[in-house]
Amino acid sequence: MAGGRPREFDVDEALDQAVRVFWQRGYEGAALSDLTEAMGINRPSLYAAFGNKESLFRKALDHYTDQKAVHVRDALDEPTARAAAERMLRGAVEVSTQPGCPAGCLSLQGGLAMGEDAVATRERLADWRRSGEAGLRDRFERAKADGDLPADVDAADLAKFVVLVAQGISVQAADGVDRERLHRMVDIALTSWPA
Amino acid sequence: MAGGRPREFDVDEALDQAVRVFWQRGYEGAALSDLTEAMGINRPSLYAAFGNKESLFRKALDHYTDQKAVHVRDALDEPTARAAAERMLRGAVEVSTQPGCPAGCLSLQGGLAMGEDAVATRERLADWRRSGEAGLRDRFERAKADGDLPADVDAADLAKFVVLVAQGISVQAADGVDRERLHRMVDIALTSWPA
DNA sequence: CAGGTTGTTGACCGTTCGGTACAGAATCGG
DNA sequence: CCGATTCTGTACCGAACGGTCAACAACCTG
Repeated sequence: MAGGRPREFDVDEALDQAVRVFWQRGYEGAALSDLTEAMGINRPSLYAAFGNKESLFRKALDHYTDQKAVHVRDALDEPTARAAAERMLRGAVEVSTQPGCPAGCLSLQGGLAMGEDAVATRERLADWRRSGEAGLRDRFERAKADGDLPADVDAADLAKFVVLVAQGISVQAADGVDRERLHRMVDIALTSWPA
Repeated sequence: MAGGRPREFDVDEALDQAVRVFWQRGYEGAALSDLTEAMGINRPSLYAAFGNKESLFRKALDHYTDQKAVHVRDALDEPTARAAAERMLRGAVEVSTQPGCPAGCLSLQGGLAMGEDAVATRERLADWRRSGEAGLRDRFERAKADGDLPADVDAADLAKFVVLVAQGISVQAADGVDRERLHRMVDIALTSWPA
């Protein structure tokens, strides 16, 4: 069938830059001119390849999930519930303080509160945050069945607490706290781990 | 000297509404038309009374500090360090889930990441968050001197951890978690309290 | 090389943004 | 009652926003 002029930019590299801009400026704070400049492409190229701004953010968030927030998935493979929690939290520290990336995590920097026209994006981010918690809760349920966690602990509460701490870490990182101090926060959080 | 036409609106009530709008929409997501509509005044009245948008946000944040975030100050008056921490966290839960107010707290809903032109406001919010931590740290230092806290605990780290949990609570509240569950999060966080 | 297809480019669209100018209305001191 | 002063309402400003049109360039198939 068809040929057509080949794309002059790499979609993944462009998404990398889009992630960076959204990460640093937030969804609403990231202007299209910021995005196109960072991605090194013109506006129509952006729209042809990624749709509109909301759709670009969706793709950037997926990209971020696969590339930066891998600890959210990988933590579930740890042999114990405690190791899973620790990997989750250490991963949050590392991602939130990665050199060359904006401080904090995209899921919070993207935006908690937004204008009326961005409600869908706000809800998408909230869902993203909740999804990490769901995986952890299932993992902790399994740990209870395995006897890895005491039967009287509430897996849902524990998962929520771990995610809550991870989010606190991201906020602190956004406010400029360095890696070592954040790892000490993880130490403190984990001292409450159920025996 | 002077007389002048009297103001037809109450400044504090207008600030109440401004706080609500910024709280729900964030600094950038709150359009001036949203603000004037909620405050029940016209644009020139807003500018005459509060200056520009950034200045209005500053005043709204002060208003919020005095009226909603009182637990941040009051916690320091508690007799023990642990009671201070608990009051801080319980207060965060209450404020973040207050009926009739947006979920979460203004210091995070206001915005973590912003566009280039709002850097000053972003930094102001970050300073606000840090200031609460500073008060708590001083309180914990005093507790160490009093023997209320063990000598080997790091007051700065402990204060940072408490604030970190409070911020996590606000994020969770923004994502729709209810009061009881958040109070259980406080329970978990406090099990790591130094003996 | 011709025709179809797809990407790039630059100029441009309507809308909304934060912020103001100006005229009228309400109060003061004299 | 009068001038000075301050607030209110409408209408408006330039700039920036997200999004698109139309001409051109680069590739495919035949």
